[in-house]
Amino acid sequence: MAKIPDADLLFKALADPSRRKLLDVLHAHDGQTLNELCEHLDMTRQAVTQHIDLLEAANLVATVRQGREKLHFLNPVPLQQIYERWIAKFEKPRLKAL
Amino acid sequence: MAKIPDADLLFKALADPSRRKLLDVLHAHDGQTLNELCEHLDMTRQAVTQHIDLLEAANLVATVRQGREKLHFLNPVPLQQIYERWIAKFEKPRLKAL
DNA sequence: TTGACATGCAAGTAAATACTTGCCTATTAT
DNA sequence: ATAATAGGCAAGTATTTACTTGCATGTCAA
Repeated sequence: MAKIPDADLLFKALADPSRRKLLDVLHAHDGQTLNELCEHLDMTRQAVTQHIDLLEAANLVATVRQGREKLHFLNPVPLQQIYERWIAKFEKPRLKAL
Repeated sequence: MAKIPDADLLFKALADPSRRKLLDVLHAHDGQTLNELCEHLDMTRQAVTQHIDLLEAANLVATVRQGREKLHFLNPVPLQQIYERWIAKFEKPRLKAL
């Protein structure tokens, strides 16, 4: 049971186009149910669930069970962390404001 | 021969920890040869080459052949594009400066 | 010009990934 | 109560991925 680093879960979650699409779909309309999310992807509900599981593991999506429905919410914080660790660091040095 | 979108190559390239390590190693010291890069990873030279091929496909690394050596250079531009497309867009709305 | 060094190319393999099908459970509406 | 709805769980499969081993080629130094 080797611990998988956060960065790994995060980049793995982002590596699949269907999962990135789910992020876009949630960004357009947060709080959708599983079935609503399924309408945007050409695969079975179970496959979508598996993608969402990875997004949850990466902490990019949080869910709330409400009655028989499951609502999905976007969490942009891990994306910010990618920025700080992997993008700002690699920026070409900009001219410092004078 | 379906065309693979750039975003896909980019996120796939970033999905592997060895490849992200290569980016860090190059960031610390740009222009290293293949053998130099190999010293930082616990795998065969050929495996490292394969990782670098993916980084090149994603346009994150450019190479120059010099004599019998191959020099590797980091290109941060695609990371900026990730920021614009996938991070800025998802930022929690910030208070507008008044 | 011969040997050592730096890299390229190709085929094989084990594990991970992205699905599928099939069935089960919980909640709601009639 | 019953049926339809929303979702969970698990096992099977085809493809992709991350390596390996083995060998070939180009460059440089002695």
